[in-house]
Amino acid sequence: MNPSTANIEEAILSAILAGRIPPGTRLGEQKLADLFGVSRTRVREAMMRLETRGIVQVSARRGWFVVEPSAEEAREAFQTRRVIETGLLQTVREVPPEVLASLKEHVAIERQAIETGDVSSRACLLGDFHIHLADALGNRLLTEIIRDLTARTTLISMLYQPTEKAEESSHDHEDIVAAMAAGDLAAAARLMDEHIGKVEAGLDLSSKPDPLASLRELLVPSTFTDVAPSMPHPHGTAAPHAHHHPSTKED
Amino acid sequence: MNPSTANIEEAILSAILAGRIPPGTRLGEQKLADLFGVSRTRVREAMMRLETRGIVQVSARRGWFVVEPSAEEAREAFQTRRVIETGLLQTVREVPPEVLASLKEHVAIERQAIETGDVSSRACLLGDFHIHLADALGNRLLTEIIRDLTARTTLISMLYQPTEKAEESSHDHEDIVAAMAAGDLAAAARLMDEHIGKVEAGLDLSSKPDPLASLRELLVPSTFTDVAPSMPHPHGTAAPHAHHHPSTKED
DNA sequence: CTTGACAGTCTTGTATACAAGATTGTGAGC
DNA sequence: GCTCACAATCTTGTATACAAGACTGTCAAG
Repeated sequence: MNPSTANIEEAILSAILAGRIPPGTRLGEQKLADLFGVSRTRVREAMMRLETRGIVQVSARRGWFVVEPSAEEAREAFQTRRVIETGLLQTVREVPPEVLASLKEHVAIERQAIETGDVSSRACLLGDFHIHLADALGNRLLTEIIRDLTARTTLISMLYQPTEKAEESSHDHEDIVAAMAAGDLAAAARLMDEHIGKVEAGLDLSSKPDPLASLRELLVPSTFTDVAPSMPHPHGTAAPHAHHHPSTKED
Repeated sequence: MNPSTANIEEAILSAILAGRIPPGTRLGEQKLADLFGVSRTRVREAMMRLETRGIVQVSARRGWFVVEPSAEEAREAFQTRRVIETGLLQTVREVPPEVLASLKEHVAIERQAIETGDVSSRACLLGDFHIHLADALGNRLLTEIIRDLTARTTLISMLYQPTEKAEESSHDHEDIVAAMAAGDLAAAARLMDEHIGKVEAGLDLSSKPDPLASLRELLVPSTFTDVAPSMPHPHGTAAPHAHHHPSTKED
């Protein structure tokens, strides 16, 4: 079967959100075309769509890159999420019981993934909570918007090396749902505001985004960073230029 | 000079928002390409971008069409606007004086356009108020989102034959700014909610969107409808099929 | 006169070819 | 050894060619 433009778009997006393609990665049209078994045309279309969604950027005649939002843009993304998500909770009059049940179930799944230590799906699930919320309380249009915004902040979290407090986030989610269950939407909105604020505060936005993040991802597998505490790689310092791990080399 | 993809995108969008291209209009790639003096490729890119922004839609091998949102989608668009715009006003702590001044000036321009009877720019200005607000109080990302949403609701207004209460809308805007000036953001948010509600209520969402809107626009110039009250053309009736006005025929 | 099949035309979907610019590697000059 | 110019290579930007499907109009049959 031939992957359609939408398939390609979705495949790339989910790969990015799952952390398999870190911010700053170059995405060559030809390589992707070969990979998907189609011509550059379709890949280009998918990239174009992802560009309008704020996921990738094109640098003229250099290639497509996964966006690396600046600190300013990061703040904008979080502010926007605060505006919309608190707005949603404050607009809603009452929460149907099946929505509550569904949200509670989602939080339960979150906790389970955290306890199991399933790191890969963890980040996805935490973002999904907000999408789930928009879907249940709002409408498709709003959900789309929040999905793209969440994608953006997820990307930002990868870029600014957050203090990964998955457990705390999940707890926040639980509190928000509890407030909703109590019928106190205003409180839920306040909790949501604080929650997003905490996530943002957990980032080090004063630091420049690490321009070598993608290289490091490729060259320095997690086993290395875990094992070698003598090299805490502060953001701007030289990367290991000559060494490259053979098994991660791709071409 | 060669219009870039962004130029084409903007040109088409503004033509739509100015009402020169009504909802449901078919936009042929080749025609647009000839018009802009470029190849289909660039036009296609622009259309693709507009599609992800929810402005046009492609029907397989039939062509691109300016979207005609369903009643359901219309409600979603207005709900989304309510969520975001009230959310914005409630998130903001205080309004800088220069922002107030700028907004007041905008409202003044609105009133002037209404008094002058400048119909063409009127709708644009009324939508611009909300975009201006987002720009002044929020950030670029939020502004982009609201711009697209406003575009969508503007399109919806065209489609569902609103009771065009430009003066009332402008008055609402004035009230909102007044509440902001008084420092009562909660009141401003409430007024905004009511304002958007009024605009939505002014539409006849129970009626199916007129599938002949675009034809009528082309075949029955306003002079005709003004002169011939004997044909009030209720939404579903037969359109003049065999007759076509020679001067509006295009090929 | 109405209805249905069919061919012709038109329009998008997709691939490919070529042009233009960016990057990288090489070698000469100092 | 270091720097700068230049050529080779690679990648996107744009146009064009062709294929596939949708629509329209014609013509024959009833």
